Amino acid sequence: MATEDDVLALDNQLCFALYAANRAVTARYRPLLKEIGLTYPQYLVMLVLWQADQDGKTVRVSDLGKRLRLDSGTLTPLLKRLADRDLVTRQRDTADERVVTISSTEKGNALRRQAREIPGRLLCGTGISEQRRVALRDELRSVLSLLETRGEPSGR
Amino acid sequence: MATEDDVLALDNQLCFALYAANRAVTARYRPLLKEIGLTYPQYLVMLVLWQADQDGKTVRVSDLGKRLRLDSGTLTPLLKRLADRDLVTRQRDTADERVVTISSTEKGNALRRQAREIPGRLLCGTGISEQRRVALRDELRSVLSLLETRGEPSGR
DNA sequence: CATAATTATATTGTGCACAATATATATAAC
DNA sequence: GTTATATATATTGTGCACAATATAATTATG
Repeated sequence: MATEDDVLALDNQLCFALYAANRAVTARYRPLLKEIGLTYPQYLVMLVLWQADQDGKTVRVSDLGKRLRLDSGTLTPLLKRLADRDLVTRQRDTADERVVTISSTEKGNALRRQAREIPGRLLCGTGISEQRRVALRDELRSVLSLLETRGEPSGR
Repeated sequence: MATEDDVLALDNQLCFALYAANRAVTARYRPLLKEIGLTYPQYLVMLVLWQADQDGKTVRVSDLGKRLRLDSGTLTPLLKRLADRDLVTRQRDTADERVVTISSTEKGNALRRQAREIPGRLLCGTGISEQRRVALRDELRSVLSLLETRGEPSGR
């Protein structure tokens, strides 16, 4: 028998499914990333830096922010921790002193080879097919795009 | 031209799509929840408590942990903040003194009526249909279930 | 019933997220 | 060129997440 408050039932909500699935995936990453000494957000930053290194592009803090949807309050301390471990360099631009350019070091690039094993190992043994993974990823990307382009939630 | 490191391309990864979509959804919740003075994790806790209240069930800290996949390190301070604001009560069980039972107060229940408006407002204006929302939710629930039942990531 | 093992919650410490604000530099308007 | 505005990063403070450990109470074992 449906009650008036079914709209508030936890299991009916997209948001909780998303929240729980996201944490389950990052929890699954955690032991794999620990092998190369990275947290999950640090791993995402290194993915961007590795790709930029490959493409011969430079990456500013604001580029990381746009790509990962993170602000300086998150990135600045995270990047300092990576710099403390010599995985990245932080260099203030001489032409425009507001800008800080981030690069992966040799040591940071050395992790890339090990990291390549990780995506394949992640869903291994879960019975989630590549087709299903790609379909879910694309649907999430599409939803993200709609959420980001369609302005504020209405109702006011 | 595909490179060797496409497996590490940010946009190819399910995990990043999940991470970004989750944060976009909670960001969309934020202003709505602010109207009733809750953070997103606090809202999830209240959803569980409201549902239990309706069903005449009692909720222990460990029940919240199982349902929301959160541990006491997250829940204890969160529940204290809710208790400080008289939205919940924390009562140590007299029969088994290890147990703490959490209940929504009158004041906490009063928020439920306002909260019922929120799910409907959330995706409003995004062009995401109810059918699509339900399909994505169910796929995420299915993936979560597989991640939680299929043991550790292999590769060792 | 004494002791070991288990269970339930709490505490501490680290690392995100994000709002709000600060600081410094650069560009635009006059 | 001086002032106003915008841009880029940093800082501070709050609230999760989660690992590791602690504490206390319960149950199981001998």
